[in-house]
Amino acid sequence: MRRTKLDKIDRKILRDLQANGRITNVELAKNAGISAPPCLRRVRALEEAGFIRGYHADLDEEQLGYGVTVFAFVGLESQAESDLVEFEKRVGRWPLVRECHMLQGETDFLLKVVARDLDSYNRFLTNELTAAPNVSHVRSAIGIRTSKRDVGVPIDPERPDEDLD
Amino acid sequence: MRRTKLDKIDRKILRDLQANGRITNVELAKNAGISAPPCLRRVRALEEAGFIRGYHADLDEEQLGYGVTVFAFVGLESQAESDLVEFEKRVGRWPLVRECHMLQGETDFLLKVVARDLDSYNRFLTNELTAAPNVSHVRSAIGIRTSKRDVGVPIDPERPDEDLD
DNA sequence: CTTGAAAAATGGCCCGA
DNA sequence: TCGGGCCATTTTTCAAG
Repeated sequence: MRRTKLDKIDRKILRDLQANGRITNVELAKNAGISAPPCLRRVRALEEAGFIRGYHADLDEEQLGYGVTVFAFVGLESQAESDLVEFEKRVGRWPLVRECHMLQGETDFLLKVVARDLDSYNRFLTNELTAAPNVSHVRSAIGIRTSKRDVGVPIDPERPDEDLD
Repeated sequence: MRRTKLDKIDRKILRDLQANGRITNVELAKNAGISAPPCLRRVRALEEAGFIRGYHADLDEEQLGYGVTVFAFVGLESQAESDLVEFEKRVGRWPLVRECHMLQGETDFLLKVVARDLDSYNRFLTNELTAAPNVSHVRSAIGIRTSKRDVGVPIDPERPDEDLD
């Protein structure tokens, strides 16, 4: 947990790696204006410090047969912390659920679910999600299309910490 | 756009690249049980065919100063296709909005928004989102914590196309 | 930062089902 | 003919000076 402040070069590195996770270190270094070895050291340090959680190929769900994305809002009967964790553990074992966010307010969780088609989703919904212990109600919002799919956070290497909006 | 069916090796490659976007080609090849050159050819073909959209570093929003994730449900006044596209274009210009999904039903869009803090989000909400043309109403669901953050889709190299759900 | 050795990426070519 | 393996060259990685 090194909380050293990021400088402009670090932010450029992070931005480039976020935009292209397979960029070579030499190209990364060139863009950052330094030579390769110190650039690699910075990347390792950023990984070590937890700024970089990992690297992933971004796959086309549709082409892989997952034509349906559904956002499921789940309310629980009991919101005791142990029950919340219990539910989160169960969610972790469902491959179709890709993300699980706990929310403020009435609905407790937002799940992002992928499925091959609506039938497949409905089977998951009735057999797994609704059937799970402590689940009170589920509202499903079916995704029609996705127009923006940016990963992570906006990074402007030139603007350290102030924010316009 | 060759829609050749993926074989077991292709699925293994996709799974590995999704789990570790910076795996070396030789390691990828070893895992897939083939030698490096044909493995690289397969990767290039998968990229070319659109199965792989890209590669991205997965950054820690919190450590980068974006402590707040909000899901904003946006309803529009007019849902004429040209107005939907208009809104999507506007959304594309807001760096804080990372994802934009069009939904079935009453609320038209789900936006995933990151912000430095709630004040920052509220400024975005009032000055940008609510102020945008054609926006009828916005409901904000504040994220408390994220327990699952898997990327993409589940891939089981052994199981081609049937699905248990 | 620079150097240099080890590893990886990648194009060419041949081979077998 | 379509992939896969082997080989050689180039490029990158990464430890040491």
